[in-house]
Amino acid sequence: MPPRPTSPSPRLTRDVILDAYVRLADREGPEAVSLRRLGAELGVDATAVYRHFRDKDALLEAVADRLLFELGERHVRDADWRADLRNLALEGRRMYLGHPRLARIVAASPEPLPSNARLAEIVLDDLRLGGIVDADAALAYEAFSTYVAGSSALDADIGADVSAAWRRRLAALDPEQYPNTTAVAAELYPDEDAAFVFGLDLMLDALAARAHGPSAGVRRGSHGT
Amino acid sequence: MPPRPTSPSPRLTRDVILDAYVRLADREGPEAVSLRRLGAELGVDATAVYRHFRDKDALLEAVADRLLFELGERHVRDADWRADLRNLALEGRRMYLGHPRLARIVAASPEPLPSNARLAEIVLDDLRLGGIVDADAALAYEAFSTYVAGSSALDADIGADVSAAWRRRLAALDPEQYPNTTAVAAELYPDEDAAFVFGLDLMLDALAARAHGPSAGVRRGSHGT
DNA sequence: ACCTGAACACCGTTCAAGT
DNA sequence: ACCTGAACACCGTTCAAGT
Repeated sequence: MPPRPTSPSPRLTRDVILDAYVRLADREGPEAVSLRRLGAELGVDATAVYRHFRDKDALLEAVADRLLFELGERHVRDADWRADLRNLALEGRRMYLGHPRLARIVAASPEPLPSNARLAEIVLDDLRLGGIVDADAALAYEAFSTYVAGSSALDADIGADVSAAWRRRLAALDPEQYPNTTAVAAELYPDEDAAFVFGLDLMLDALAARAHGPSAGVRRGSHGT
Repeated sequence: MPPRPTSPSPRLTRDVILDAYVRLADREGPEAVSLRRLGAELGVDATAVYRHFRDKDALLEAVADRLLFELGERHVRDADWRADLRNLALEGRRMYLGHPRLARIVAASPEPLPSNARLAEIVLDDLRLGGIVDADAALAYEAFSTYVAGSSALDADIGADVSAAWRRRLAALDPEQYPNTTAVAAELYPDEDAAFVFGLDLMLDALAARAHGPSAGVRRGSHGT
């Protein structure tokens, strides 16, 4: 008489639910996941999820925390602080392009998600390695993470063909009324990621310049042990 | 016998619908607007709106176009290209903080909204005044507008008290595991707009530096008539 | 020509009932 | 202790019917 039957079907569990969520979002798109479809994917009633998560936001927070955790695990630190931040931003962007709804969830979560704190630690380490003073490092971290999440979440909703349509439309404007737009139109929206990387590099350039910047006492060397 | 009765009640019209949308969003929050509530606000059946807009996205595009138009009307150009871009960004942020859903709509619209093109013209004019070469101006415009819209839309969902909660939580982390986060925590999330402005100034700093930058032929003076 | 209202196919969530 | 299933209060949208 074994105290528990070998394994009474997979048994619903937080991790099983998160697996199903990510699988469903990857397969049918992030907009397609509802609690009813999630239940169907799990072979379970839609409301069974409420036995494991308070509500849908709590579920999405757990999904976000898992994906941010995996992002941190995947990431390999680079000795160069700039390269490290750049890589991290691109990895974060890839995540948010696939799961744009999570940008809101991460930002609006009542408390910082545990894996988000780990990533903050890496970003702040890089910034301080770069010689950014603490008050600036805090602001730079916020600007950096909101740029990655916000712009990637927006870019995720852009259909593949609309960039070309926008470029065509802007090029066709009246050159009298829109001299700059028509002049530059050919260069607009060349590819999804180029503008993101351009903006990212602007931020990193300015941070590097500010590191040994005009104002104040340039704390160099020894930043923690 | 007048050919039309003096005015058969306000008569439903695209502008009347847009007025009601903005009024409702301002009064009860942008999440609260549904077609049913909009119908109630207008004293009309919910589905009457479909006689004037193809679907809800088309309605939201019209709302976004109107708000971007008003933003352009309100804006007074500054001779200093940097100051002009900064003001425009702050005005855009204010708009998106009040209407975060419109960020998606503007970005994902199948064609650029007319008022969005007007703003693009201003931004591109500033960038070229600043001496940014065209290929960079195009990328900078994209990065700039996605930063303003994306980060403001995210910030809009942050409850007033959560910043303090985040700061408290991050300060309370284990200093062994989170040396940088705990060191900087006191400076984090001081106020809603500070980080946005910091990131914005980073971009503008780097653009200014790039204007007469290291690479290539520094086209100076005469940038179009 | 324009608006109504029932209806359809969905949502997230609650709660009594089952086992 | 955990899952079910009916039910509630919503959505956006369609379409025949009204005037």
